[in-house]
Amino acid sequence: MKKITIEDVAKRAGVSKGTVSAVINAKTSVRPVTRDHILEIMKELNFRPRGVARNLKNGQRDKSVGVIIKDLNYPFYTAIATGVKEYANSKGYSVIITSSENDHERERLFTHLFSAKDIKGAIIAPIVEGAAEIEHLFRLKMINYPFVLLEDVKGIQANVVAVNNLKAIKKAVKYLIDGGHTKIVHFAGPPNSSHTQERIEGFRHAFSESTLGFNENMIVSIGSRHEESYGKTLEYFKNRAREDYPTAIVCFNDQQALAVMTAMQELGIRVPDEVSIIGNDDISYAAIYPVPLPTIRAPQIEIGKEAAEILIRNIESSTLLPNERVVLETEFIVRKSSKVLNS
Amino acid sequence: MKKITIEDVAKRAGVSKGTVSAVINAKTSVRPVTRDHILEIMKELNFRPRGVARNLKNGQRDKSVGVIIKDLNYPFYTAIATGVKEYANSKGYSVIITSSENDHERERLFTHLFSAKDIKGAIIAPIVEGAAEIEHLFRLKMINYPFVLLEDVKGIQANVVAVNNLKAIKKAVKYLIDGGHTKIVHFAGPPNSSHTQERIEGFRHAFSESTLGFNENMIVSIGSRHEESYGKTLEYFKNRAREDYPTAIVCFNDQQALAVMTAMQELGIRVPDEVSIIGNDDISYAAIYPVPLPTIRAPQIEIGKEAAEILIRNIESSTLLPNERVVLETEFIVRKSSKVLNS
DNA sequence: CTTGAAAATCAAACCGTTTCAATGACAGTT
DNA sequence: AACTGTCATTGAAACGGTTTGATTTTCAAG
Repeated sequence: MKKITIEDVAKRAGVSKGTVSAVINAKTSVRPVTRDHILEIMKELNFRPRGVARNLKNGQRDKSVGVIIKDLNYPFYTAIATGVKEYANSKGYSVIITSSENDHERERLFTHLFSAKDIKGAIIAPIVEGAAEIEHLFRLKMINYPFVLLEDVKGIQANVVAVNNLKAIKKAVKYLIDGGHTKIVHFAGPPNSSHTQERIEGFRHAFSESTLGFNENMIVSIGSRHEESYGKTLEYFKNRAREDYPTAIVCFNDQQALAVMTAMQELGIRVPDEVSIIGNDDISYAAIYPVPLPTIRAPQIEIGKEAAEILIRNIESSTLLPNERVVLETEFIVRKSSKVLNS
Repeated sequence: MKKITIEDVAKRAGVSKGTVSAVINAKTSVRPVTRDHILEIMKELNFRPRGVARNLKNGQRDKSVGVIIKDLNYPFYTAIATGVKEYANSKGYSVIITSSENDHERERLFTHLFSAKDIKGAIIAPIVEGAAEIEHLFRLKMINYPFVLLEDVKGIQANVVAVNNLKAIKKAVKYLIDGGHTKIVHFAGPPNSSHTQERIEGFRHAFSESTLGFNENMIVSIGSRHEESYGKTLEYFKNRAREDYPTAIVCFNDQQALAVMTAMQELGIRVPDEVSIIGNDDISYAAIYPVPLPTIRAPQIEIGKEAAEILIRNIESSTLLPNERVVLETEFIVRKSSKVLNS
């Protein structure tokens, strides 16, 4: 049950390693009869050449970078990955994508995998919730492995490309307040997500800068998984009189917003006539939604490109470069599910 | 500008390679002062250990499989990848994902990359359009590299996990015909996609088995990119009198169906009262759509799991296994955008 | 100081390929 | 028969780390 090497094949075929190697690499210098014989032996022994050994001898020929996202099925992340691809491909790099699914252990594993496989660098959407687990990032720094984070991680000095989430929410709230809304609530995301905290913070700030008072009831925990958000939204509205409905909801993200809209349609609440809804992220599926969803657009493609650019600059530098930090601004996208009341 | 190796570091630091190696691997046997000195030199030289060399000596410790999909931003594919992950992870394998974006060259590149990096096997959604380019698949076979295709590729004998697309469409059409629809059309996908052909074929078959006549006007090329499908749908309806509207549309896939629905809403055509729409794939975003979309569900998670199971069986076998071929059945999901007319 | 065990470091072997100069075999030429 | 040239094949070195048993250093105790 031991591993088959090129030597086993050579021995069995009665030729030298060099000849087998020539067959594997489709060199023309091998006599057809020899070639066929060797191929047969390879099949027989189920020989799988170890690419790693070839790489060692040849030096890396291929250039590739890795991306670690947190949710493979959320378009926000795949859009970022797409941005990474666009830039990286233009520079001759292949891009491979992995998803931690919010599992610290998997994130750690992938950083390991990347360096072990000589993927040249990584762009990481780090899990920042809960107890900080950052030894794997320290290890990357130790081996001078180039990487870029898509979010700040406490205790780590690194390249970061991030979005100004705080300001984003403030823009949205300001838009609503300027539009005459007074009964505004925030449907918050998963309790232990860093984004949830950031957005609650932004929401609070926006009110502290306005004439409207803030109170804790304006923050409602709704989650972002579809069923959960849908259910909690139903519950929220069923538990209050029509006259107590908010006139506008600032959602955690578009995924949640879509669930909220579905629930409200179920309840017969008209969007945006009765209640305005504002999303966050501007995922592609929000744009094609038949009920248009105004949203706070994070420049996903840009994020990816920017991160890739920094990463590749680091990969290609022979000296250790100082860390960079880029904060991208959001854009408020007006669509028809929010309403200007006093116009 | 040559590559820095562990030897350069050792020389510069005045120690042996072994000691540097011990530092990299966080062995405790190194004196702090030595350790710090070496770390400093590593930084100074920007030394990046080649993971490949380590792997060669140690043998692969990590188990990983790769997936090549065609579109990173289409949930159908990420759902398949999710299925792969579920099974592979349960067997201790990491999963990395790449996307060919329908570019032959990139598909080829990725198969190369996987074998070069000792990714243990691959699940490939092959590009089958246009001139067959399959040398890279032949090469995989030559080196006994385990892989599973998600679609048949002419000229290649390999493991295949596929969906019965033909029967799927027939089910949908039958449902409509049984429901009393007579004016049914098919909005076909991108002209050179294999799925487009398959589905047109299924549509035609369904009619040949019914009492209704088929004619070429029942196939309308609408594409699947959002803007294109949206635009062509507008055009389609604007160019015909209301009494000539079909009563039901079988769409190429859900992405297209969503665009079609958006266009119809724009035109004020009620779905499903005036026109029923049926999608294909059952991507997650179809399920959360506020206008429910009946669809032909491809068991995406199952596809991924099945493919992963076959792949890992092949990876772990010391002998070459015979090819397997699995065809999964679709399920017709009834939702409210299609209507039973004669009930 | 010595001494001796423990701790730190070293040097060489090793992992599985590719490369390439050297060799062998053989047909054609003189 | 000797020579030349071509083509197929060989065998050893090389790639850049890790491992390991041997060797040196360190330092507390005598």
